Amino acid sequence: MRISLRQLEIFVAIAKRGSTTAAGEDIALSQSAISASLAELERALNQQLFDRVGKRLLLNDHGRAMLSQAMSLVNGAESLEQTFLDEKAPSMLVIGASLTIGNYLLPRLLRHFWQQQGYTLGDSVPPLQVLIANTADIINKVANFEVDIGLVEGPCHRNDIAVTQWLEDELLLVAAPTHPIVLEYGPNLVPAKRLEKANWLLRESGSGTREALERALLPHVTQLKSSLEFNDHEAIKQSAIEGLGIACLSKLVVEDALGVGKLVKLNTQFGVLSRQFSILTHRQKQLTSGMQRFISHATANI
DNA sequence: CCACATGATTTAGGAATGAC
DNA sequence: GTCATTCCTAAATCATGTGG
Repeated sequence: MRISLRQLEIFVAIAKRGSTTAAGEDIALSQSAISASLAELERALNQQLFDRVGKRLLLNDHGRAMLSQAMSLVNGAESLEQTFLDEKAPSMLVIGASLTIGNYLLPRLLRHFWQQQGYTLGDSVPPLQVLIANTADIINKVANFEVDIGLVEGPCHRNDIAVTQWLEDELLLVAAPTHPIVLEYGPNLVPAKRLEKANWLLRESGSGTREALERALLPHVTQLKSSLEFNDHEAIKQSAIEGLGIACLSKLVVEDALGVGKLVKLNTQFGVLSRQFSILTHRQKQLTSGMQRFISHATANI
């Protein structure tokens, strides 16, 4: 074999950070050592992996083709190392979750998971890191091996990621009881034309909730007028409660506010808006026993 | 255009290691 | 102990971007 894992590790670091200097900071090597290692790897492969454009290193076709496999090999080596280095302490599971799931579903899921495994809650649970971001970001983190498992609320069409269909989530259109649409229509069906005139409180693009809403409504409603856009649905929910507009949020997010009458559900001709939650793993990632336990618990217990 | 900053590459050489 | 090899650093050099 002419290439080493160390060279692949350095190659991945350069690809991720975009420069030899930054890669050197990441893996505690001098910039020069990074440069030499990359040169040696390219020499061994007889191919350039980056285009040199000015002072910049830009991943080229060969580099892109190699990156995913290199990340997989480096990740596999790291988990193998972890197994032997730290046999007694379980390795840290990293879960990436989109906002609705991370805030409203994951805490309950983790409680069941740990209780079922016999841990004393709040006292002795195994190490676990949760990263919360929107669906598009979580997909990228799974693809880059930054998280072990992704729990997302939007679709994922990447070939390198395995998608397990998980739960059906219901999306509700809600507004404050004092909102003109509620006063006008109450429990009756709100026509599409009226929805076009209303001001919407929307999530940013890249969010699963936003994508599901657009997919469901845009065939019937020409545009969603929005003056307020948020990257967090708690802010949307509170804004809706304050009467700032109509929101489309997961039932998980608004059921408490609906229960106490702070928000009212709007009925439309579109029927139930639903979307699929999914569990994502990288196809080339080695599934550890911890990952397998978590996934089978998640798929069996909700 | 020029001076400066930044970043990649090259070069010289040190430390660790293994074969003999 | 000596030599070769590998992996690394520090410093010098080269190339390019940027601001005045």
